[in-house]
Amino acid sequence: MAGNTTSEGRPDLAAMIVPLGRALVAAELPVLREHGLAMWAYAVLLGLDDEPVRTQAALARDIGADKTRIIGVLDDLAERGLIRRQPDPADRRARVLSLTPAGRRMRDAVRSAIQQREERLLARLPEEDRRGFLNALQALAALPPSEISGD
Amino acid sequence: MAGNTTSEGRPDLAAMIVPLGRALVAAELPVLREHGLAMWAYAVLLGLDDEPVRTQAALARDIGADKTRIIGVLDDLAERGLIRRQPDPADRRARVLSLTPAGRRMRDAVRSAIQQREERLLARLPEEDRRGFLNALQALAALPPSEISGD
DNA sequence: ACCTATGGTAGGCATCTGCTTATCGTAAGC
DNA sequence: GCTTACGATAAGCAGATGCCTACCATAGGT
Repeated sequence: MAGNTTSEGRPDLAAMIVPLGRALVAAELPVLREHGLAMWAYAVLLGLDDEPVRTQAALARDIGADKTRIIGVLDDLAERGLIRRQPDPADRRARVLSLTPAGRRMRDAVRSAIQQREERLLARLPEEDRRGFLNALQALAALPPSEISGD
Repeated sequence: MAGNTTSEGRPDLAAMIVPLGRALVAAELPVLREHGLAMWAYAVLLGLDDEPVRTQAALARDIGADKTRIIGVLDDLAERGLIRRQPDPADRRARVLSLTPAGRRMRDAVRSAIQQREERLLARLPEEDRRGFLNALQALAALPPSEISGD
């Protein structure tokens, strides 16, 4: 790359990451459809990952969803027996969310199918890059969005 | 029940990358707004990066846009004197696209403002991770989407 | 010359997304 | 007890997006 007047010869992070994300999502969709899950439903299963309890608003915040929009998703998952939504005895406004055993199985099945595909992709990378990539990704993903946007 | 049937204890790539991308885009928006650019307009400026000529359909493919949807964006950019859209003497159907000097300046200004923010983020990473991250990212971003999705 | 493919453009549709408003029951502070 | 805040829910709006159809001018192969 020759004519780069800017600091380094790399494109914007977002310009690389967003299309990558799009492609990864596209790769997941067939897997999700096979299991009859929509993307947001899968995000919910991941968001409830083994952790004991929650409240719907907190779940929504965690997975970056709108609290009014996941209601239908939760309804569907509950109907299908993948999650439990029990009233919280301590706060009768709230519904405690948890995965059922079936939900856990579903999550594991889908996740391992997805990660299997991803491994094929990561296998293209040299060992050190792959390592740094995953480390950095986990570090950045752990940051609250505000730290990334409005530092 | 084995909690993690898969190799490592990492979340899905997409589950980390997509939110990261969202946050990075959110970080870019204020910068873009300051310069009066919409996201797709910026994508076009980046897509024309110094390269001499093109055709609108190819541009659209390159930046992952719909060819019928960038027309308005191109109209706008041309009106503002940021890009040139000349008929190709060799193929009178096509319009050769290029950045004007003003377009180049705009692109550079926005890009450096954006990358400056990104540097602050990358500074949080240990040197080796940062390196591997950027290497891997560039390698993956260079792959055609089909190689990522339907390996 | 003819047929087929491609580039640019317009128009439209179905969907998703972020956001807002309103309602209701309940918690918690005063 | 009253007021304010919060959780769950319903309903809806405005904008963006992917995708499709149609149309015309032109290229390119035969």
